[in-house]
Amino acid sequence: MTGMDATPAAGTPPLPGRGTRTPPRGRPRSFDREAALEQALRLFWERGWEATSVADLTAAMGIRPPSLYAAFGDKRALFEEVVARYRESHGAYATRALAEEPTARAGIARMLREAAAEATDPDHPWGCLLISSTVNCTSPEVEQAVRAIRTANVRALESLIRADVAAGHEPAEADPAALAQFTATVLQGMSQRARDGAGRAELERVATDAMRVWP
Amino acid sequence: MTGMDATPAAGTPPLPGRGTRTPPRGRPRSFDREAALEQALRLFWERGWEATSVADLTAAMGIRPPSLYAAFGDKRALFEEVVARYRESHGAYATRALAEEPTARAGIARMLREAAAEATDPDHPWGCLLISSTVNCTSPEVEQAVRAIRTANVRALESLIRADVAAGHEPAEADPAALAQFTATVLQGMSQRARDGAGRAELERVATDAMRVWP
DNA sequence: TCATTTCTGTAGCGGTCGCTAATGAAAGGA
DNA sequence: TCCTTTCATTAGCGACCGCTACAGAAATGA
Repeated sequence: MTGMDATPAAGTPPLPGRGTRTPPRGRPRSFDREAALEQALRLFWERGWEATSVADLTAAMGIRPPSLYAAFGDKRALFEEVVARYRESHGAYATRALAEEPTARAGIARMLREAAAEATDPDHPWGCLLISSTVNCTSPEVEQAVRAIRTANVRALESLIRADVAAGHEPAEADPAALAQFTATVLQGMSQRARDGAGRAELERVATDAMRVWP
Repeated sequence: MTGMDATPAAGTPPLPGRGTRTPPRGRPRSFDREAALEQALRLFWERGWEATSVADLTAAMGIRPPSLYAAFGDKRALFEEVVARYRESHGAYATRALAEEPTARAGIARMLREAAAEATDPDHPWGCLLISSTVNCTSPEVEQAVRAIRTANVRALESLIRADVAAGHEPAEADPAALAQFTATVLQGMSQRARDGAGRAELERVATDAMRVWP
């Protein structure tokens, strides 16, 4: 025993609470971080980045500004965490549909159909957070971050369709880029229409109609 | 001559400058109201209602706040005048297309085609002001006013199509409400895609693809 | 029990928001 | 020339923006 075994090395303490069972030091947080994040998600979803103030957020989350900043960093970091949470929860239907269906065409058909239901669900704000929340955004970084997600999604659609064309699951005259762009256009339009009050049945009809474009 | 002929009646002076050739009293306005309105239009188009401040507007219009308020009322009245101007200028292509083409189908095809060009024109902000400028709006009145225009436009599309079905220009199985909703969805999606950087050719392809949905 | 650590609440920072009172400038009418 | 009318400018109003200094409260470790 040299005395250097039991205690951690001076310059590199173990990461707090990461992989260890030791409870964190100091006064514990008195609110549910996940529940607060969900409230922030609802508010950003409904009002968008620009129209949601920190005062609105703290009121909805049931906390005071210093708690918000201690737990989430700042408004922008909170929003980015909200975006990540949205993609893993309310927005996950799209990835699931594309992954689980046997072809790109079937995946996209299901994605559009489920988008109609999701975008008009009365249990949460209408439309898609990734589509509506950063329209007319004063922060170029925030706007660009969410736009990059949309752009990547269009590219992913195109790749999926291209693979199916290459595999012979779609006719050779099918244009992957055009079909991806068309799908994205309909999807983003559906979000807007839902925000304007279009109903689930109407948008499901749009979804099925959109699939008639495929060769 | 009773003395009451040449001079106007006391309680009801002639409306200033309306139909009369008499120049307006007082110091004349030192800026071009139309040019200033056009600058405001560009700014609202690019940034939307929420993200455009009065300071931004006065800077772009080359005037000071009191001049803006004297000439236009307030920010909301200015925006509503901008919306009216937009509908009569950059947005007029849609009404023209629907009015000038012989059928609803031809009118809608032309409207979508021209929308692709208009929404991606490098000479002005991308997308459609009526679609993008009031997304995530803190003022319910402003948001509702522009939404009402969109809703009326969808209804007008539906009426046009219904008339063509009744006249036998479209097959009986054509669903006017569904086709109108689909057209609106594509149009609003095209605006969004243009704001995300989609090009004219891509959106023109979307426009022609969309017409394949018709029976 | 006491020191250390972390969180919470109060209060308020500098900046921007939409908007306007007050004063001077520029036109026509008498 | 002087008065009236209207516009332009300066300056700043109260309210809200995102954010934080500070002090007290609640946990652990010694």
